[in-house]
Amino acid sequence: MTSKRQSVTDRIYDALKQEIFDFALLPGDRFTEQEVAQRMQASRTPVREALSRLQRDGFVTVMFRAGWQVKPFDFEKFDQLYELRIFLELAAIKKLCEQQESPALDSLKNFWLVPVKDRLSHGPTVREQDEAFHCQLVEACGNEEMAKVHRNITERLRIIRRIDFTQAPRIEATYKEHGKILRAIIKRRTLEAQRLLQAHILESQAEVQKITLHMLHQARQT
Amino acid sequence: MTSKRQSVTDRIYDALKQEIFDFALLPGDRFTEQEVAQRMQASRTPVREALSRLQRDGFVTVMFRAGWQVKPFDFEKFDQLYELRIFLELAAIKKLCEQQESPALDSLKNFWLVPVKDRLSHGPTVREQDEAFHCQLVEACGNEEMAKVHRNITERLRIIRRIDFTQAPRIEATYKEHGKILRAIIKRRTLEAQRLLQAHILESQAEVQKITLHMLHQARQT
DNA sequence: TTCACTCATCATGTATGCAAGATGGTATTC
DNA sequence: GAATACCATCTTGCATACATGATGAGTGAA
Repeated sequence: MTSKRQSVTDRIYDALKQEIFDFALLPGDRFTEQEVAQRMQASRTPVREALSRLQRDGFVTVMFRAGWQVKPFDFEKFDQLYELRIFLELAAIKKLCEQQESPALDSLKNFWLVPVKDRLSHGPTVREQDEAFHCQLVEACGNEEMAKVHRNITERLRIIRRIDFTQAPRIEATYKEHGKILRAIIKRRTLEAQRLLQAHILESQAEVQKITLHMLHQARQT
Repeated sequence: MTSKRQSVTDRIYDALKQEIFDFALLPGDRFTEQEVAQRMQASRTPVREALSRLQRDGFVTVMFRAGWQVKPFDFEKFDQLYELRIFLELAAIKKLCEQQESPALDSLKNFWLVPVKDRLSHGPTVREQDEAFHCQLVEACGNEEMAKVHRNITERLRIIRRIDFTQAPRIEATYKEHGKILRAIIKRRTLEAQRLLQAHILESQAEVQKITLHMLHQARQT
């Protein structure tokens, strides 16, 4: 129903973002508006607008009269985003635990607090659901502005977080940790929930860093 | 030096934002791209781009083929922004207190930790400096992404925060409170600094709410 | 061989033209 | 008199044309 209102700009914006997520456009790649316009079967105007949004979102940069570039990997920036993400989610948990009721948590419970046999095992799907878990946690606390900032951070981290969830142990751990966090929130144990969540994110971050460094090391050797 | 690179779009973006801050464009006001283009002596293209940025920043909204509107006051949103701002600044203080050194704090000390006779008294100037205080606090902790989010929030709250700082007692209080916060940070008393800062912001928020409600009440009576 | 300069080419930034749809006023009907 | 339908006008969304400055290949001199 909302799709009717999708403009050409929106379509191109989504498509480009997806290409970046899918590594069809690699970090550091350079391209022109004309190229994108041809590929997307549109004129430069909506392409420019879409690129402008993506720039504001932190995915691409424009070089004055010299083309566009997919933002190169910047590990310091990723660390900052992880840190900010942790702050936001800790704040969200604090708010959640202070609330009397939080019906918004129900869908989370229904997905994550399930017996082992009902759990998913497909890596990419679990990554998607992991993202949803953290986003919904922030959304549930009722501060839409917080949720918006958090969503942007989540998207910007998606590129490297996909490296996680490639191995079964991490998937299993994710289920276990999410379960623990939810139960702590339900029991209104703020500090415990915060501690668990911080550990959960840091662990995932460490995993990603490890693999990323490995990839970098390999790349340098070639 | 950086001004050379200011495009027409940038100029219009800044000008429009300033007009919104100055209430030359009032919340709820509707206008067209053509109007702005004429006023700014430019074509619709850069106007559109500037408006698009302002929309993303949360200052205006576009109505499909029906003109633009300065975002009307939304007090619930302001509360959310205040809350988010507090979270960010508390996190910044935590980081600052954990750091060994923080030379970035020096300019803050030089401005706020001064004898009474050296203090400014001009309301608008102090408001500007108050904004700078909080922004620099976040910048000093070294997370640029955090600082960026915080800056956007600060700008969006500027419209209502200008109501504050109209009375001498609030200016005096601001000096006193900022001084206390800085001293607590210098002594690495994290919790005390956080408590002071939260109280400081909540007080300012309460003041703004009081005056705003008063204004609304008056507006309804006319 | 290497460095510097020139100029054609190309990419973005800006202006303008055109189309689809929203709006508001007027006329018509009940 | 009220409500509805229709039409002129207006506004944004998209396409295209033009201007300005960046880039890099090629040439000439040291």
